[in-house]
Amino acid sequence: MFAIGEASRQSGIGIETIRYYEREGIVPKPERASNNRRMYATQDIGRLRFLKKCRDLGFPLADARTLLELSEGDSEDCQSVKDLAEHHVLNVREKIEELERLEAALTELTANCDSGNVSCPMLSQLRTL
Amino acid sequence: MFAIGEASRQSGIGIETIRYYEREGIVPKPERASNNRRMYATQDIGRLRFLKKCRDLGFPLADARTLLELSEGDSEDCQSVKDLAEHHVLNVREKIEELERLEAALTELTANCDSGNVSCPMLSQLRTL
DNA sequence: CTTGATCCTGTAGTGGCTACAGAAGTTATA
DNA sequence: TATAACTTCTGTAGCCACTACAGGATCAAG
Repeated sequence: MFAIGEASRQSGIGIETIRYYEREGIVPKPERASNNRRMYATQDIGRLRFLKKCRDLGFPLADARTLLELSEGDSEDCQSVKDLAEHHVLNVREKIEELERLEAALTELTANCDSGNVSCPMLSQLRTL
Repeated sequence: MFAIGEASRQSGIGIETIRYYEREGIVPKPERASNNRRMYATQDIGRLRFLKKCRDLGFPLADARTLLELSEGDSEDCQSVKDLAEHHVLNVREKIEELERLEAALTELTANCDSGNVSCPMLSQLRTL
């Protein structure tokens, strides 16, 4: 059994975040030692590591929670997992596209910006109707 | 002079957001009519439109504020504008790269997911150490 | 016995809005 | 003129997913 600091080190999730996950009911409340300190079993650490990976993959916390539940459920509902992940990947692609549009727009706006300019072309552009 | 609803329509910024910008000191407090309602001059609307464009380009609000100040300053400090924009575009590129890594990882994880699977390969992967 | 690390609870802050509640005023129609 | 519907006002709370305290208790090492 590990204290919260060790659980944090082993999972890569910050101490405050672990307590936050507990408050939010995303992980079950761990046992407490006689001194009231949280004690984490290997399985608890596994859950935290699982959540960490989901978050690193960009899943919203609610999705990470669902995935964890699916992972611990009786039947491995692969279809639900796939649906969740594909929905998420669509979001990711949308964000990529939007950022690429932004990048193009910004590059164009700054193209003619130079320290020698009397008036700034980017500001001019931002001021147009 | 326009009421806040009209200012919102002309700038594309929501009414609540306009009041928020005022609270935060991002735009100056507008005049008030005798009935205490905010009255926006054409110049005020111009500021809101400027901010809207900055936000649409993904600049953080603090940057948008700085750009607005640069735009209203005595000298058009084109170099500062350029620096801000280039720093922002670097951030955008970083985000794009991170999202592309996510996309690749997610695609790989879901590749072998099918409704016919007994155990879900994605969940297995998320459970590994 | 002291020092320093770790842990506890509870609360507040982050960014950038957004959504109320409840009151007051304005405008359009009957 | 009455009334309905719209707009605006202030103030507060919620969103996401943490993160950062404050102020106290406990623990391990020297």
